[in-house]
Amino acid sequence: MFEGLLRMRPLAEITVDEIAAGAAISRSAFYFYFASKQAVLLELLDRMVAEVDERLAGIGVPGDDPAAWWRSSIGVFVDVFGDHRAVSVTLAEARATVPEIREEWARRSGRWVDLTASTIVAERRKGRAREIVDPRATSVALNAMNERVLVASFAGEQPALGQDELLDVLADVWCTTIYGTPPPLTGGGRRAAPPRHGG
Amino acid sequence: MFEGLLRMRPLAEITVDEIAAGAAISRSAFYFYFASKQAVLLELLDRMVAEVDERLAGIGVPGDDPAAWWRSSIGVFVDVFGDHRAVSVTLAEARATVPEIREEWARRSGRWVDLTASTIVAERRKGRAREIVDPRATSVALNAMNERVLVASFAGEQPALGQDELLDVLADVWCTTIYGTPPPLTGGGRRAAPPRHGG
DNA sequence: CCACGCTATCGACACGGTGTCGAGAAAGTC
DNA sequence: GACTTTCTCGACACCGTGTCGATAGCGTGG
Repeated sequence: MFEGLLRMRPLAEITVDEIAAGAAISRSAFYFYFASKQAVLLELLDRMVAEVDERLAGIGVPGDDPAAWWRSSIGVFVDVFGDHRAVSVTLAEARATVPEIREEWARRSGRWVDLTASTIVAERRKGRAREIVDPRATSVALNAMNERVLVASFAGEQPALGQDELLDVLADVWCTTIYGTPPPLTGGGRRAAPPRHGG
Repeated sequence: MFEGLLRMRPLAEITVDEIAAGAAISRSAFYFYFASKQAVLLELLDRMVAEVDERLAGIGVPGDDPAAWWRSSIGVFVDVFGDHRAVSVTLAEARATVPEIREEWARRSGRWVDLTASTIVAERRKGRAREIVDPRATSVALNAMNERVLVASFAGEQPALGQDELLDVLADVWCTTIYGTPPPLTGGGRRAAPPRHGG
């Protein structure tokens, strides 16, 4: 199967011949069904994205325990993309070359960025989130982090996070960035004042 | 020039013919100088990395104002990569396909991750940084964020940060993640306790 | 002067992958 | 059983890559 081939080698090194052979059809038969091997990838992207959106919708909005909510949301990406590692990695690569994939990905990740940003704003209104100058920009950065961290991890790059660390580390960075840290428990050692960020 | 071509189209769409024509030599003459077009890119990577390391070395270690120090460090990447946008973008793409590039990048970014991690530990020892369970993992995530955010911005993707926002946003996420936020100024509105992160 | 070795350039070639085309088999419909 | 639709095939033209052998310029030393 196509996804199986992707697990072995990057898309550029996979020939239409192989894909066709894997599906037990001739190369020209392949072209009857798809315009190119990139088109197959686009199909796979749509499926993955649909799965993410579906599971995301099931989570709802943050309740009493917003940290847990963010963790669950991030977990959706870790899970779904993790279930299709090879596709995720290939997608990240193909985005540079294939306009259709780039645009579709932009559209989808744009929605997630919007969702993140508006949730941050809502949390801020509730007085929970810290003051963030530009919630949308922060949202862009956090989502970019997730994307890159996941892909690097799935591709087995060095350095990268292990599969088991992903959720903990990402959730920690997100929550710290969005909510800040609780006031230090008084007592214990002398503690220098944290530096101001803006300047 | 090569970097000029990169500004227009992805590497895959640039032929050796064009590169050679740009340098006013024949295609076969090109192969006299380089093993492939990817080899040229590798050369460019080395130069960029050298520039980054040089400027990074000039910054030294965090002093009284660690936030400013982090900001300067991040600024080096923003500047140097920004001066070679096209190369940065292409590199991120080619890494997937070209083993030499992937390995070289892994080596270099590994060093930056180490540097970040050891600085976090040092800051923690000084009592400035917040408690971070796994400083190295956090360092991996933060560096991954920078990489992806820069490339997305340079490639003009949507959504992405504008050139002018890059430094502010990245520095904010880094500093908040590393140092947390100062205790809230007492007074003002009721403020719910920030959520615990650990989950 | 000439012979050599090194640097640089060229045209030609074989190879391999892509995408298209027209011919036709298989199966479903009137 | 003729006609249409669905699907499959082999053959072809195209394009980019990387290699090879020929050759030209040039400096050095016998």
